[in-house]
Amino acid sequence: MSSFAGRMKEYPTVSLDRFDRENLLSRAYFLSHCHKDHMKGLKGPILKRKLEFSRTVRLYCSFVTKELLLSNPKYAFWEEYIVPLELESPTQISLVDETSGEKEDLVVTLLTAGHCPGSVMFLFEGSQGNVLYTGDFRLAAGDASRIEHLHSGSRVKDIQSIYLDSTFYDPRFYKIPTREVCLNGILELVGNWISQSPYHVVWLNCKAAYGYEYLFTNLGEEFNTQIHVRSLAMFKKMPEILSYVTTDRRTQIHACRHPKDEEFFQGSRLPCGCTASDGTPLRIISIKPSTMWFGERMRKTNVIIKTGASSYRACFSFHSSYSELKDFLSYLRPVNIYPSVIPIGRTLTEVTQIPQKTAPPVPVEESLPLAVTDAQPVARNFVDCTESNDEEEDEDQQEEEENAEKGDTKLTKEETGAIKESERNKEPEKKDTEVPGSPNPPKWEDFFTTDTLTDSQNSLNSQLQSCCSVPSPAPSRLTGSQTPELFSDEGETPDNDENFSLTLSASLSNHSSQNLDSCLPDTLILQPEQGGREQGDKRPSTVAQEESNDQKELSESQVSSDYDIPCTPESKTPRPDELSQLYRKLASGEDVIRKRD
DNA sequence: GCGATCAGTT
DNA sequence: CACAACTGATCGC
Repeated sequence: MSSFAGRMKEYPTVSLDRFDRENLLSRAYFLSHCHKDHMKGLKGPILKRKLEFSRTVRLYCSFVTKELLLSNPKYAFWEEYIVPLELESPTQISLVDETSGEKEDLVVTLLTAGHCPGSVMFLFEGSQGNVLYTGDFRLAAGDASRIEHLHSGSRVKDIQSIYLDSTFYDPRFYKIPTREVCLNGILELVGNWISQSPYHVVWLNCKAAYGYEYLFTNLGEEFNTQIHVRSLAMFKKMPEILSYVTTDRRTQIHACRHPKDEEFFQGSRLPCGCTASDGTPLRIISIKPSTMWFGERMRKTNVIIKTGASSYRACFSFHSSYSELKDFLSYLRPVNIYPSVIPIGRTLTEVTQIPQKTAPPVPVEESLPLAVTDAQPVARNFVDCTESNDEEEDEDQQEEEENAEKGDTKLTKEETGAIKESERNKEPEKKDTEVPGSPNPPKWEDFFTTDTLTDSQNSLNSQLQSCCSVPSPAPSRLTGSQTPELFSDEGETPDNDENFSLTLSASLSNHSSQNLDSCLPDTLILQPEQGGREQGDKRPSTVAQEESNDQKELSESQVSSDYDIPCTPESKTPRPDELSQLYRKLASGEDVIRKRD
């Protein structure tokens, strides 16, 4: 959850994702996406009053964010003060002090953030340098090199500061399977279930938040159906989402919510109460999208885990993993990094010291960003910008900066040179001709790249087009589930099927390298493990069964990183892959026993 | 009565 | 397991 206080050091007269307290004085507002923790104060009466008296104060966001925001009546008063901006279109904004007339110009560019529909990062360019505010984001390794406006000609722009979504800025969250891999695991699971009979239905236990829409559109496309949701109002101008969701309960895929939906599910009912009209009990499985992370050197990464007779967890993340963040930062190499989220179980001080103290030793070319530009070598500063320091920010920030500089693992000049070389080698390829999104076939990530609305258009149709395609079409599994008479509204209690089992593997392939710099497109890996190294895992199944004893060890390893293992290595017999890891560590003189946090 | 905040839950 | 929102208790205006 964001604890960003709302303002950036470089441009303190604007506020982002916070609209209360000191932010009430700001000359312009920016909303990165429509999640509540980024909208604090946004419906405040004081702010409303201020707008009514102001001629220049506006809220800048993407077109999709504007739609989502205004679909909630509580924010309707913003309508005349919102200036939606296109993605990738630098826009000059005048920041005016309405009492003194003092003025400052700032150029802002919206960049896709991949977090939820309409989510963007803001790139600010002005007298105080280039500053990137990421909001919440999930970009894959290598994505930064494909963002045109982070470059100037063939080189990366100098970035003074990044205000970073540091949700997973912790080596515990080293790796999170890519969206494609997670999506395909879910498609697999859903397909295998609903193809069995029209009475086999799936309940997607999603949180009440934007961000699952691409799941709905991909499922809808793949299975030629619609997903039952509570309301369509927010999507009324987004036909590409709208066409895959419905309030009609007669569908096999549900993402509906009810205050007591878990209880419903235990009672073998969907949250919407839907049952088959002919009295045949529905066979329901629940799939709960949740974040799963993996250690740096972990090979096996099941994206679906069975948690009960008819319950599954499916890997799903709104935020970049540690390695994705590292890739992002080491590519942009900002002078300052301001974490905007304190990862669970950590303090701010810990976060600012993670690169120095907590990060596992990594090869030089993978090392953390060094804020060094060719012109001026500068020590990287990992500094606080969060709420708690709002009032006494200067002193505290100084302290943090000093701490950061004192970091005992601060890289030497020689090391920085090495990094610079390796970074140069991965300069963005053919940037001049490569405009994000255009020459390539539509990728489903484009779903988040949603702003291309022209003034005359009244719908967001075009923005969402080419956004909802399935990355790699699999054979369609039509189920005849569209028969309207099949379902009725009367409540019943069907039995759950316990005999269902999957046969495919959704794990990352063994051949997938650990090289996170690779820009190769993710292959869709839904195959059995090829000659796996892990003796204990002979089954080709996608699904790790949490309850099953012989699988227990495996599933535990999936939700904690190998840097978080509480016991010493010799307390149990290591598996062959663990052994080889240990040998590697020993050979490199690395500590093999890690202290627990 | 409304809204903000916090702790707990999902 | 760690997203983000909802719920309910409490407090203040």
